Amino acid sequence: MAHSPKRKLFLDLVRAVFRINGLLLADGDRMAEGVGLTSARWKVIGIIALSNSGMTVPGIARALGQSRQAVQRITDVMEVDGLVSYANNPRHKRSVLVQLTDQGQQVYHALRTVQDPWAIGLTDDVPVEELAGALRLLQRLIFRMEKP
Amino acid sequence: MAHSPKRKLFLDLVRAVFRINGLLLADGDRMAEGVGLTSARWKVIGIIALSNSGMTVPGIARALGQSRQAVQRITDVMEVDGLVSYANNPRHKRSVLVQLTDQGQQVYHALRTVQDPWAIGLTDDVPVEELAGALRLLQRLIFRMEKP
DNA sequence: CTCAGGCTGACTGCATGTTGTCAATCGACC
DNA sequence: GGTCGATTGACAACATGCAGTCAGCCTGAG
Repeated sequence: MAHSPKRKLFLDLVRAVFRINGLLLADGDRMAEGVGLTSARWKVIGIIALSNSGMTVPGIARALGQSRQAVQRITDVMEVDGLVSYANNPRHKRSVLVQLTDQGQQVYHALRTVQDPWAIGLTDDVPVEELAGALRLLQRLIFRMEKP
Repeated sequence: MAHSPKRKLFLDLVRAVFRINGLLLADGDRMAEGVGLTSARWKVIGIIALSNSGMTVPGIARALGQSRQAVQRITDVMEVDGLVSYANNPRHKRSVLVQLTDQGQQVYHALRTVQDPWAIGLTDDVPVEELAGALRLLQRLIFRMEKP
């Protein structure tokens, strides 16, 4: 029981998540360094790019499942670098909206042109059903871990 | 094409990996704090516990897929805390073997008694086949990302 | 045996992420 | 309108992880 098949599978899965997390960050850093970015900033840019009128820092943090402090530091750096700008939020006096600048938009699209071949190369001969199945399982685990 | 189903699935999977990585670290920290440990130290202890006569720091790092510097710092702290000890390595004068002390063994087993119910609770009604399928997919991606 | 290249420990700098605290703002309820 | 709890920004402390550097050890080809 201490080493039931399911238990070992789950622990192997946990180790695989740790490992692939590190590899994804490394690949992201490698792809993003051409435009002076990092994986973490790419993640933030990606979330902002999906919004229409900008997002607040805590909003980005919630979308990423991270602390707002971590996001705040990244947006502050990217604001200095000219990738994002802070705009007044009509709905909240203190919590400003983070928006992509023109340069930020360009960088985002430039990254897409690197990311797409990378994603295609990795999942080339992987059936869609396997991707969907793995995603469902992970989201199920995430849901359970987020609840309590 | 830019948003083919497979591409979207893969990007969602990437986000899920990032998210679950953070949640696993948080859960691990929560479970380990009772004995004064953290997720990172638990990972290292877990690898050492699987070996018979101890492992070198770079060996642990390779097993975890991490840099040896990160592991070295953790073992140094745990050595001060009395969880591990450094033993002479007959096969290498400089690279010592990291071994669990009696206290380290006790902590490891104490963590197991917390980890097992946690793992069971999370995978309770998840079929073994789904776990195995997701693990295979992740390992496949890991293999591809490690190769180049 | 010799030595060139790889492995290892030690140290540094940097990026990322969490938690905690405090004051200001927001929002909902009375 | 007033009040209280939640949200937010700012700042700090800490843990983790990577990359780079340097010097010492190890191994294998010659």
